[in-house]
Amino acid sequence: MIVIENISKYLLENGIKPSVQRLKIFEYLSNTIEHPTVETIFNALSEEIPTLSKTTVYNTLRLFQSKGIVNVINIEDNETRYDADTSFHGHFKCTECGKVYDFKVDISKIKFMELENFKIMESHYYLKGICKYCLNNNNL
Amino acid sequence: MIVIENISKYLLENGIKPSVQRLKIFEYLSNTIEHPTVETIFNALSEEIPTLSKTTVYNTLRLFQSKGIVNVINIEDNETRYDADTSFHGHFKCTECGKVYDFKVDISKIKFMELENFKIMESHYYLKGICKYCLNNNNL
DNA sequence: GTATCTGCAAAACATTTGCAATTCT
DNA sequence: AGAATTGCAAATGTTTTGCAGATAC
Repeated sequence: MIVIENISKYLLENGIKPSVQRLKIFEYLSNTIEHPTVETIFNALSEEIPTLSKTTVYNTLRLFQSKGIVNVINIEDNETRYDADTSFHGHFKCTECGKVYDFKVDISKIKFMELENFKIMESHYYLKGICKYCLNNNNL
Repeated sequence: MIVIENISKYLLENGIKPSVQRLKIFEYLSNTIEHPTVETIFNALSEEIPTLSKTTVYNTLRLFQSKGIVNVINIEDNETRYDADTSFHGHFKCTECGKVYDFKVDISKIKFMELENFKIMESHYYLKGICKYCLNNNNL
């Protein structure tokens, strides 16, 4: 979930021509807290854009990724999720309800002793467990 | 890379009957620093066990995972890697040479403000970038 | 009118499943 | 013999690719 006032302008600033499909896909991604999969994005938009194809969703997300305006989330090996918030933060996946939550990570506290002279370009921190709502509801 | 003196005993202690395939797969996984994929494990062992099938590698790794003696590494969405070192540590993937390096992470320094009352069961920290050897060799 | 973008269909992969053959005790 | 394990072949699911038609400038 991030707030972008003018998505068309934002895409152009990042070297992307704003087609209807690209606008809608980015809009959906920036307005959700769900870290959706291709499937979820496709299902959510196909009513609004009945001709939309999954190929376009795949192509568009790959384009967004190459331009650095979306991040790929690989918590689970069988589902690739996407996030329009490219600032560094952690992701917690609840194994009960499947929801993915964001959380802040103070990266300055982390030391990388073995990685001296390595060029770090991407950073991902993933947790798995059970969220407090599932813990309450199911008395797990 | 971890040192297990008696792999057969180690498997039994974790509720796994030590067949030849299971022993060899775990031995390979515990002796390497490469965080191999199913493909890599299969190729490395098929000379020694000519009848080995990928299905067995898949089944065995799933079994090891369910018993908690291997961890799955999902840095990249198109390659699932495996690690017999289940202690918490970070993984750095070099996007040039493809190698995955381990590094220590002092998890006590990380605070999870938004995750109060969440039950954390797994923790993964992944970095991507360019390792010092590729930086030196290619003057990137 | 030419470039680009979209989306269908097919291809390419990775992983799982059903089941028969094999192995182990 | 009986139970568990292995491995082939087929099925499933996800992502990519080739290409023709549609759209935009």
